[in-house]
Amino acid sequence: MPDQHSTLRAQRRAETQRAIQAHAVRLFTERGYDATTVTDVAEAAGVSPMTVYRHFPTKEDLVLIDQHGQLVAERIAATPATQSLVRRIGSALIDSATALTSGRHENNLTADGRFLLARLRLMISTPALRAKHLDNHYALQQAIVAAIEDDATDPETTFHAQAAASACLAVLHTALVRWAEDDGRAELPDLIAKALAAAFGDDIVDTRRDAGPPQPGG
Amino acid sequence: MPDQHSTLRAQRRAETQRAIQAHAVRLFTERGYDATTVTDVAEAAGVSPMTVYRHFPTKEDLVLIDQHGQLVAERIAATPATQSLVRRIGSALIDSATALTSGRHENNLTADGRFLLARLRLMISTPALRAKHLDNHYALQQAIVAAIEDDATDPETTFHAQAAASACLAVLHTALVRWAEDDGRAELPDLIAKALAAAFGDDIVDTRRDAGPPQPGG
DNA sequence: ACCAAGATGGTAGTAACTACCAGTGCGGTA
DNA sequence: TACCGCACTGGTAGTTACTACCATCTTGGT
Repeated sequence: MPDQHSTLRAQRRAETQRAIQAHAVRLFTERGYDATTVTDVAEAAGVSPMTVYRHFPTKEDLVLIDQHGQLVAERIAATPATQSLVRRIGSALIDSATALTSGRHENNLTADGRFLLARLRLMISTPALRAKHLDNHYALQQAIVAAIEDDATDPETTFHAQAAASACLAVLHTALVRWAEDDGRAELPDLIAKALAAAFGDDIVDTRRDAGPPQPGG
Repeated sequence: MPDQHSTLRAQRRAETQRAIQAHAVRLFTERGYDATTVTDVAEAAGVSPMTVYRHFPTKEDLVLIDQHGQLVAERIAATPATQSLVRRIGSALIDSATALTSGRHENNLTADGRFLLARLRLMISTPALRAKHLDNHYALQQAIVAAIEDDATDPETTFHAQAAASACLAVLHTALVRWAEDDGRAELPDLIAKALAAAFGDDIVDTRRDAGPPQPGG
């Protein structure tokens, strides 16, 4: 059990991991992703290349790894099943984005927010990162579908959930790109809501968090 | 101009390219993608590894390269601008799928159809291929947005188009996965239509090709 | 004090990919 | 018909991401 066995070990490990990723994102931003080798990152972080690979299986993971993904799936299961699929998923995405970008003062992002923005810019501009990031969204889609079904596994129902989840996550990606292009000045939840409305219709996104009439996709 | 300069040269080039891809897909299916090296593909096709890289920049392109993508974007511009975005894109996708899978007898796919199915299975099951395939969809999304705008470049309009296009292509991907899981027995256009209906509502897809009332996403 | 286990580092190897240069056959031209 | 340009192909050497396999050291519990 590497989870709880020792706090000191876990702390050290988490710290080196954080340091490696921070140096990696910094170097990738400064010199470019392809122009920076894993050895460069290792030297900057003061560890051996081996250690980098222990913490991050691939070079892409140096940018992509975070914990935000699984939070969304958990949030889905908590939404009322009376609403339509896109409404449930959409509101979960907006809530997650709200939690993620909270704690900002006026136009200034937090340190976490700036780090997220830097990673996002890399993900969008670097083909290899963009591809694997989209694939991560695909994995998240599977988790969302699993969270929705929970028990019943009718193939038709699964297909509906797949379609709704994939569409919602694609819309989320569009909003993330827009947010990054805007240098994080706009409110991410608002962008997601606007993108959802653009794709599914203005009536799909609720400004207040009370259940509205479910329409499509249910 | 390597396009029209010589028919014999172009024919030879196209033939070797086709042969390399055919051997690649066969070997990848038989032995697995990761277990097959580019050198293996080159030997099977009777050419040098260098030639393989000349025709296909990356190993992934051995599976991913085709010409279907750009056809969709062209089809979009031909749709009436009076309809909603998702309806325009959706019908273009369905039409493209119809053209792509036409010419089948009962339950038997054509040779092209079987080849497409084999490639699709690889794209779905192999992480590296899946990632780059999704990134290709992202590139196609940009082309679709460009085809929709055509002249006016209002940022807000672009954002709407991005959201709608990304959602539609994600739904398309879901339908393609389903089609591959079904071994190509189902009708691909029908699956796309069903997936679109699941995501955007039953009223978004027209069974007949006459303009209906535009609702969301316009 | 001692042992189990986790974290780190080193070495060697594979495979994708990239210049750089050389040979060969097709295509138009004198 | 002879000739030159050019596209296509092949070879060599090198870089880099990534993977075993093994040795070392530190940490946590007995």
